[in-house]
Amino acid sequence: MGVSKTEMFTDEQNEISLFAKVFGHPARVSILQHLFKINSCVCGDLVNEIGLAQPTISQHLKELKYLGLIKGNVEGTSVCYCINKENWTKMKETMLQFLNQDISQTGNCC
Amino acid sequence: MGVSKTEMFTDEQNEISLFAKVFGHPARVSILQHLFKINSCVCGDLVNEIGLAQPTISQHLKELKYLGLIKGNVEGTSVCYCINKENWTKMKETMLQFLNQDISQTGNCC
DNA sequence: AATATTAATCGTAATATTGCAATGTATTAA
DNA sequence: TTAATACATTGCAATATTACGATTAATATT
Repeated sequence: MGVSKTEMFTDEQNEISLFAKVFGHPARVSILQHLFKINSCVCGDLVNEIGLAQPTISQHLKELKYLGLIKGNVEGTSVCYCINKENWTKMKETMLQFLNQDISQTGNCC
Repeated sequence: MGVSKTEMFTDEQNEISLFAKVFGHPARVSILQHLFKINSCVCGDLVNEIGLAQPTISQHLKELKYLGLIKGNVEGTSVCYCINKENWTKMKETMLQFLNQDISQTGNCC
């Protein structure tokens, strides 16, 4: 049906999948890497940096903002985006816990 | 158009987003957590463990297998799935590099 | 061989995602 | 005030994803 049955999973599982989903598009990965790289806020040139149309970038930014991973400040006619450090750190902890599951005793029969 | 323009992104960005996408569904997160937890192969009880129909689980397993994160061995009438340690470790390195980007000097203007 | 068991595949419906042209909105510049 | 700039929102088309009933394929049991 195209809709995930979130009610049958734990909050943690749903949280992990929500974060992962937002990283599940190269444009959003690219946006985040750019925000990290320039070490300050970016004000508008994301559309030039990445090759997608302005409404498309705007939509991707909206999703990143909705999950709290970036902040956006209006500055005149432009909007300044940057990483939300605090939330990024929280997200990272959640994802690391998932990625760092103990692999040592796993899968010895395949 | 519902199709990602992967050609405008780097291989790394596409790789990250592909891994992230497969984690972008709570059922697949749940499957992986279960495979880690039981410290051995699971042979079909994933359908009981998680509450989705057998074809649905089978489809999720297929995606995890396609990305190389799990292995499946036929054992009689059942199939034994487990984490592919080597590929999991590789994937983890890629994802950690993305998640661990230097946050210290980022976003001081928002 | 006939039947049971397990899991993959097919087909389909419902919903979500992606991308962009067109338009709207807010601020600045002239 | 008018025009320009920067970005958000709307609306839509194309495609992808999710879920599952029905079926198929493969092996095991009788």
